[in-house]
Amino acid sequence: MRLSKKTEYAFRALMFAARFPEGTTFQIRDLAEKNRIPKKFLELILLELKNAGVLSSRRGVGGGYLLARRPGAIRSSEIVEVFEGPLAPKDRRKGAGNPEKEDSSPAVSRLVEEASAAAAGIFARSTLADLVREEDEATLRRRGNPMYFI
Amino acid sequence: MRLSKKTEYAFRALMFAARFPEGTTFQIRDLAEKNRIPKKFLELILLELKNAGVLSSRRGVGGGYLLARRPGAIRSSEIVEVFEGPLAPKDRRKGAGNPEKEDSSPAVSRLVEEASAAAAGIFARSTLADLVREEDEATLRRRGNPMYFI
DNA sequence: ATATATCCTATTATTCTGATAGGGTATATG
DNA sequence: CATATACCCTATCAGAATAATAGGATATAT
Repeated sequence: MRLSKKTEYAFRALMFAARFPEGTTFQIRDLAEKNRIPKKFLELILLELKNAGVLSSRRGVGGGYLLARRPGAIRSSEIVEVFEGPLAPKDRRKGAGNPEKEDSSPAVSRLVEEASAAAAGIFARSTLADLVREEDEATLRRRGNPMYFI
Repeated sequence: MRLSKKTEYAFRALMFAARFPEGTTFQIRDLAEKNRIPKKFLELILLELKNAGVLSSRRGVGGGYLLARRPGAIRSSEIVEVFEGPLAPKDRRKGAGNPEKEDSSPAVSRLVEEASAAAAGIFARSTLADLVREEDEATLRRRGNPMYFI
């Protein structure tokens, strides 16, 4: 399984956003420079995240982006689905879903849906807060500041 | 999650193959016509499946393809991996795997790997025999010949 | 010898992805 | 109210990946 650049950039952007105090904004330029992401490309991505209800924004001088919700309330599955499309087909009715499924065996379709659902479950159980926490812990460990878990 | 045409065609081809008595061959032309798959494209696919050890072949007059193993011994994961590449990264050592993973957050990489492993597990638990059986049962049910499960 | 059927390499067409371009719109500030 | 700032929006483009086609080479049963 592979994430598109857009999704990768989106995760980095949101983890960046999650490190700002709640309610304060950050600017595209700052994010783009610090993460070596093409600025104009990043604009499209943040706009999509905003339209998806993950980010909010303020325009004009002193404006910028900020998370629309707390990091613990943003599921990784949500982020992936903005750019990769629906992970698991919730609608099983005949005729629902992608229309070109017809020339595929129902058994194979079912198998793919089951695999998709399994992956979707993993993403759905992870939140932006989890990702940030995990990254922080990894950084601490690399600095020779080992953490012990019971 | 989406399978490429090659993988879809491969599944259909192998389910077709599984319906022949063990040891008997089928021809590309027959398979292509009955499943509306471009014949030349199908040749490439069967060749890949042969090189992957899933199919065997006999050349010349009266030749054709046949399964290299019994359908119950061919995992769906194997079929997917021939065309989509490795499903789950088995090697976790530093430097292993795709090299462009560097500009992605370790936490995100780990999450993706976990989701991949979940999907891979589903495919690995399914065999060609399972798919054929499921399709047969579905066909019977559609014919107004309902089957009852305890 | 010949017809059959797989084997192999190259090329083409189409679609998707990643990125760039250029301006439009809202807003804080002096 | 002019201006600088920073998001908003649409279009376009280059390259990669996918889907398919093309043309023969090779092996083999008869």
